[in-house]
Amino acid sequence: MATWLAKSEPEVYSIDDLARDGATGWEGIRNYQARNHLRAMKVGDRVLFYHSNGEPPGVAGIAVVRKEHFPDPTQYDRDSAYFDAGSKPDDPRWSSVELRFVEKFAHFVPIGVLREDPALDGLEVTRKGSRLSLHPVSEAHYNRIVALGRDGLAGLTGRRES
DNA sequence: GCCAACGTTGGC
DNA sequence: GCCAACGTTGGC
Repeated sequence: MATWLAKSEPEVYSIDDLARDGATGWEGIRNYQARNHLRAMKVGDRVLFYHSNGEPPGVAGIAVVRKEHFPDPTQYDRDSAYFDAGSKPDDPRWSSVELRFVEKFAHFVPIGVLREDPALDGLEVTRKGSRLSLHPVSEAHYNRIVALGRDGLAGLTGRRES
């Protein structure tokens, strides 16, 4: 099982929206590197749900892959912001997956914590200039972030409650 | 709103 | 294939 991090602007689609809907088609990926990651996602893979452009940005919860990649319908929809006139129906350029809600963290994990935690060195989302909206996360990093989300900083050894 | 970083486009 | 211009992302 692989683990991933997916960004979403909470103003557009938040963890609360996913909790309400139960599951959703993950549409609108328009970056080849992110698309390639998306096509590698397997049923059962866990996904850290990251709020970008939030106040503050950070990891809000967990989703799971329910359905592997299929053509993103919005690429053929002229009324969609994601419409792509260059994508042919017999050779779809963009893909989507279906994600199911798993949990919303008791403790939102803000980007400042992701940056400062030595256990999370090398995490893609905190790399300067990182814009990739979907990328793999190591199992160790995933487990660490889930622990932070469930227990908060107080639950970790070597840290004082603040 | 600013701006750094990055991806894409298109002229050559 | 190079690279400047442009558009977008996303933290601050």
